[in-house]
Amino acid sequence: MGCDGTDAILVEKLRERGQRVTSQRLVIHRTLSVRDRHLTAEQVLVEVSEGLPGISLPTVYATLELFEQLGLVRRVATGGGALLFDSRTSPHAHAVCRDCGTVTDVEISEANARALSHAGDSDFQVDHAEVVIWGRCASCAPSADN
Amino acid sequence: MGCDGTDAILVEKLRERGQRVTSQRLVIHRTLSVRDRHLTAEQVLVEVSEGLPGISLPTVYATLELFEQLGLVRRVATGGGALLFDSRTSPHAHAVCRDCGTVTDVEISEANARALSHAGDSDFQVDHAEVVIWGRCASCAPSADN
DNA sequence: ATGACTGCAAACTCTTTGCACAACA
DNA sequence: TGTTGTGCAAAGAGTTTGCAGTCAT
Repeated sequence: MGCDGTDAILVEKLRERGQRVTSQRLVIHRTLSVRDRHLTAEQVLVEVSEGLPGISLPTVYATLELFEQLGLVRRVATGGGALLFDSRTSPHAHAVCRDCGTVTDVEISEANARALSHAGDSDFQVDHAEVVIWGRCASCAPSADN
Repeated sequence: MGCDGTDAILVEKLRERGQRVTSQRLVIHRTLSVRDRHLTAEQVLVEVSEGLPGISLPTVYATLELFEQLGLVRRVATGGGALLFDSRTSPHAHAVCRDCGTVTDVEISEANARALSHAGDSDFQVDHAEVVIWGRCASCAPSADN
């Protein structure tokens, strides 16, 4: 999880495609790697601004789109406001609380993930299955502990 | 699938909640029922305008939100532009083509649907699991038949 | 040196809100 | 008749685009 190792991955991918290694790209990548979580573009901007003041939102968007093409990040559309950008690319679902809007990672079984990747198998070439679960989180659930 | 039967369901649900039966609500509901498919708010507006000229987009949005609360419609966020409103509420996934953007229904197994409803079972009260599958449709797939 | 990348500003799309009029109950 | 619902217009949120200057290569 050190910056150097993380950087190396990005640098290699950029070199492969003849794209430039900029401080913006490095800092955004480090931020995403350290916080292994889903963030909005605005949240990325705020976090990254600490290490790189003056960075702009369009640059954040452009960089995140680039990272998505490089397979370093996934877009998650919850429909509730802003898109999320998730640096965890291994299979998992996202649980969104209807009340507080909090988004948490949910593990899904290997079998389940595999099944989703083969859904509509014949004529659709599946790339990635995104699962968003709607409901109420522990803090907002009406019954039980609250 | 007749209009009368479809209307009855809506009317009953509205009455239960003391809400009014308006021509806008009836026509939107009929349109959604006949076209058992996912539509954007704009598409709903266009289709509904044929039978009810002068209807406005804010009304379409308000009505679709109401229908979602009544359990007649589901929001589907693909992240690619506009939200989709789906009148099919039984479990199924949506396959989105990265190239042409076409969205098609994908059947998912009973077991799979059940598993998703129990994901993160302990502290999260699951309401509905939404599955969006990204990839390439038959027409846009690079290999094979194209 | 040269071309890609960034920051700024503004445009754009989609969705929601405020308010006056219309219409269901 | 009293609200609720509708239409209009405008605001709001999130994302993208155009362009001039900067910086990696």
